Amino acid sequence: MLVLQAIRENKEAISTALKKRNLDADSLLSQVLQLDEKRRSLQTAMDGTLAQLNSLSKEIGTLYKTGKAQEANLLKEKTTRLKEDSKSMGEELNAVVLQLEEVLYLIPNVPNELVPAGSSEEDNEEVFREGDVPKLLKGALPHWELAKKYDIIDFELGVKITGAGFPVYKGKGAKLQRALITYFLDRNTAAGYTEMQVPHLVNAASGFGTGQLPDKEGQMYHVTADDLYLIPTAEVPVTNIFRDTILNHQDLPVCYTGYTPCFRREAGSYGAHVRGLNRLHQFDKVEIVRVEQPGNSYEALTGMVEHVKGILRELELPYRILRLCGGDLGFTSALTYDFEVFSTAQDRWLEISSVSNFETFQSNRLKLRFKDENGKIQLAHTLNGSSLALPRVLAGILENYQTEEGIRIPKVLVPYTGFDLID
RNA sequence: GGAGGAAUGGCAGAGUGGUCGAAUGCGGCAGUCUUGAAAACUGUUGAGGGUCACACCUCCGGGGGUUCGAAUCCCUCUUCCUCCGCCA
Repeated sequence: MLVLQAIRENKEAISTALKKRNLDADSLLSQVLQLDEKRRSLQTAMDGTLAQLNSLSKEIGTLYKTGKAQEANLLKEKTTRLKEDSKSMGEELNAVVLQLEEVLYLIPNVPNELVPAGSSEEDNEEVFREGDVPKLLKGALPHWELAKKYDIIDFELGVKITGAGFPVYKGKGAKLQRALITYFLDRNTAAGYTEMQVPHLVNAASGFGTGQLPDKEGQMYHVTADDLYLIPTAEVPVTNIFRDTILNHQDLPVCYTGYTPCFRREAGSYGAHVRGLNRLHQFDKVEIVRVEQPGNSYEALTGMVEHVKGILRELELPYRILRLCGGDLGFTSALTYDFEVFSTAQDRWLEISSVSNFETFQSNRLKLRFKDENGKIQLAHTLNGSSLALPRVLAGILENYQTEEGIRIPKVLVPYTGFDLID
């Protein structure tokens, strides 16, 4: 949620920046300002009435104490009208506050100046590329074929148990999956991130805190009996650790990492691009989350990008980094770098990480603040990134490391798997 | 699941109808003293709205009610604790 004060002060600049998202937000922003003005005038009027009421009450108290009950009773009559007024003003005020909030929810984050204009993923800007694309044998297979050939992932079994998009990992496949999780967590904690284990279900307040609600309501599994949501990413529970929190500037930056399964309904997805591990309803991911002082957040973003690079380098996977264009940028993000691994057998890029700076968009909603060096309270910046998402990394490894003998395991993972070949 | 008890500022903890945004202690911050630190002493120290700044308004787990007036009384929800039951 955008900061109201910022809209008041920079409406034009915000509107211009939002055009990069192909969004004409002028009327929304104007609505915000109108509702805000209405809110303030109602608030002022109600406050005045309440002030009168308060001082009358005090007078009545004093009169009773000094035995002037009759005078007190006279004053009491005056309060009736004021009470009615303040009540109706309060109701009107609440309605306006709700309306204001609803409009604010509709406005996405303001893109950073580095964000290129554009409408789709075609317009994303490649900013980095590294790693050699391996020469595969003739007849190299996509990962879903490899999974079957070596009996390490069973998609049909998942269909039987749950439905499409819930694969069963078997034997060395399961072990490799677990090895990756541990390896990622080890790399992240070595870089200073504290490992956290968090709930996999969250309440609605948490969903609103990080911005999944109301924007992506339909994309989350909702347990209606208890009004809880299955998390689509660890970002939600980890970032919400800091909901309604005021940190000290010495506490910053906060760097957390966590492994969780992620659940996404992916309503509306279909077709060849969702085959195998490419798109799942349940998948594993290791996430990194940072809370930063505003002045440091972009440096932190760069640090996170470098960190993920280091991991992919160790895994010896060919990858590229894209700076997302306005049209592809997530609702809550100000600047996002996507990492894509090249899947040689599918001859396409697969997104494996997304690293974003949300600036104050989440913290405003979360009420995540910190006390700066001067004792002033201000909103912190939040960032997060995948480090890394499992299925497509797994797909990349299976496809790029296939040989005649079987699938080789990246050297760095062998200590974790205990084997160096899937055959 | 059953029976009781509780929820107050960063923490502990007082406050059972008005002068309470809230005693006191700890912690934090600033200062005095000291070569420096500690100790001691002095001052200061919740959040939000509003204002140029004041004034003023709201908040004592959430919501509702009684009352001229609620941290305090009533209803309700949530959470936590104790005991019993069940259980990975």
